[in-house]
Amino acid sequence: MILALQEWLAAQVRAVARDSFGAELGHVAVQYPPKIELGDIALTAPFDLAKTLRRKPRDIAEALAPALAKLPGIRRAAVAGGGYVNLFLDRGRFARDLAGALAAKSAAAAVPGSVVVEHTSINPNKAAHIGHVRNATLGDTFVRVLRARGRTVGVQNYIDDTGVQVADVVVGFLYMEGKSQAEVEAIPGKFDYYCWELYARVGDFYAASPENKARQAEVLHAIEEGGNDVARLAEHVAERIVVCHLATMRRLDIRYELLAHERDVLRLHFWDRAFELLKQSGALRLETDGKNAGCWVLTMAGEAEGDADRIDEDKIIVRSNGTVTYTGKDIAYQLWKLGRLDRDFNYRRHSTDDSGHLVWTTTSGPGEPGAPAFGHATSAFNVIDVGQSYPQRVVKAGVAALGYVAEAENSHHLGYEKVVLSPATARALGYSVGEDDAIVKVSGRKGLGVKADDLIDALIAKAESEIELRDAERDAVARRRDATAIAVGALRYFLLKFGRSKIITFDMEEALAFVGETGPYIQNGVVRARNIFAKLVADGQDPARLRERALGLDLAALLEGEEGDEVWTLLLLIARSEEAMELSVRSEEVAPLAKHAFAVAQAFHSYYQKPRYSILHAESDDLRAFRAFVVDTFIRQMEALLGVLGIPVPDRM
RNA sequence: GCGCCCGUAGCUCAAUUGGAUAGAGCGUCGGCCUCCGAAGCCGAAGGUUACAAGUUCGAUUCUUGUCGGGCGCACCA
Repeated sequence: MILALQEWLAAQVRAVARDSFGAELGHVAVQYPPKIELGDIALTAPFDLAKTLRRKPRDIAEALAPALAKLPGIRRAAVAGGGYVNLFLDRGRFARDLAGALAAKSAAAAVPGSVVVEHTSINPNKAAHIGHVRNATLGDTFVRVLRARGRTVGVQNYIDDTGVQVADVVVGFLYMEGKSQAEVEAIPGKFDYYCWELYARVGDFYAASPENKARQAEVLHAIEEGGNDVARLAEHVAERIVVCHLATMRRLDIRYELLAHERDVLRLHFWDRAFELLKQSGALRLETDGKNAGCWVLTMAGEAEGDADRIDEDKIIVRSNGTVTYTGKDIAYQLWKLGRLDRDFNYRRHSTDDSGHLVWTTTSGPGEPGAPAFGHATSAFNVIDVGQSYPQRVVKAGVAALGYVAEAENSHHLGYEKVVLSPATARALGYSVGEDDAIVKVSGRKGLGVKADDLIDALIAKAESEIELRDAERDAVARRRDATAIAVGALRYFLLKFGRSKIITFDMEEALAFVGETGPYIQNGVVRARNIFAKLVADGQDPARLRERALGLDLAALLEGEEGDEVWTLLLLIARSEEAMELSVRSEEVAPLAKHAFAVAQAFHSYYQKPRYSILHAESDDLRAFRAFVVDTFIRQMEALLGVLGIPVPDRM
């Protein structure tokens, strides 16, 4: 509702500027004064007009203010600072509109087209670690925001089941442990943990002799070839690990619509088709001499047009031996995502989780009927670490080179920095750390890192002991359930509060914190707010009637004065949630939304903590109704926000 | 060498994308449980936004340069 208000306001400001000065305004920024006394909404239009009109911003503001003050829903307009026009809103009307919008759970208008988001995409050869969880949490949250803002989104998890990493573990099973497929299948317990340890030892095995190292290429070749025992073992390993990954992510409420397998990209000849297209269009060039002789290369034009002397090196897409690089396969996959490859996968049902959510998988065998339409999206987001920026740029350039300029434009790389370990945490995990090391890099190859399931377990254990401290009577099932919700909230918020370009130094103690700027702090606000309503009901009050009564009150009057100002600050912040989500979509960054949720919780905590604003002990029925209305509004918005952040709300905490 | 990212309070991070007196959390110090739950609240101390120029009404934000740190630039994935 606040976005509609802003849009309307912007149009009014443009009209007033036209009437007063005959000037045309482009974008009209709607901001917020640093202090509530200065006004509710700040306009910077006078500064923009000052440039073209060659007059002082302040004079322009003085001229605009009276006309703006006359607008409906605006109480008055004041000129402040160097030339701001600050508007004071009709608070009662605003509050009523906000409550109406929240009660209606009014969804954002549907945006035409569809979006594919690819995230997680962990090599299926070991357990997921904290870095993978950052990827999945970021991707999943972005998907939730997109959906909240009206996009139709399909989530894909790319399974690189024919790559060297899977091959390495297969080498481990076959040549280090001498296991048959039956023996591998018989391995009990957490298979992803087993492979984690095994994978960490393969490096040493390769280093021991050239013969050992030669096994890697041998196995990789057999896997790519398919239809043999080695490939079947690889298939088993990858599939079983994927099941582990899905289970781990499910704990964090992260789901997928499709598991896209690299094996099927190969078997269904996606690349062959893409190669034809790229050759036809002249996007790829066969080098006849020089260091790249015999290779098909893609010319990477400089970022800026006409920047001829800044042309990057050509990127090899097809090697001189005729095999395609990873980047080439990725171009084919990207073309398919965007509906520009006249090939499709076959699909079959993969599994249904405990919530009833169905995941499909690609297959090169016969497909099952009933699959929804995958791919063919108008835009695609690839959640991949920032180290992959260059290959991602190549993929984009490949799409563009085919003449699909819009599609390339709509290919987004949602890059994020890595997660490293604090020395303390690395030591606690038993790794030797140098005295002057500020950080320790995780390394799947060395088995160095915090496994996702271990971390979640530790968080749940911590939450359980915290619950034990305050609520010893709580039965085991409920305690476990709430501890899990707290753990998930803590972990997701911890990973979301950092901007994408920030390296996260993971420290166990910090991640286990439940106080301060954390998920549990936000959850606590909602739990306690709900508790107030529970007490009201226990007191014989009817929340629905309180709400009814509140809407019949003179809200404008109640939103004045000391308590009124404080409530108003909270309501305005709540209303800005819609704006925060939209900003999150536009900036492709979810951290500000997480911070916003925290800010709302903080404003609420500050308000309801004060005994003089008590609801149960309110001085009058009207005041009780008014305050209940505020709490109700907070709960509704917070439930929506936490839903978008994927943070559950415990019953008690 | 070229490209990208980062540098803001003791520590970890924000800053509405060029706006008003740069804000939070942790930590430190001091208060608040006869008061809807203290996983909370209130207050204090803490800043030359790495440095230097420039652009303009206005710069943490844009430009250039310098310094420091990270990553990328494979016929690996």
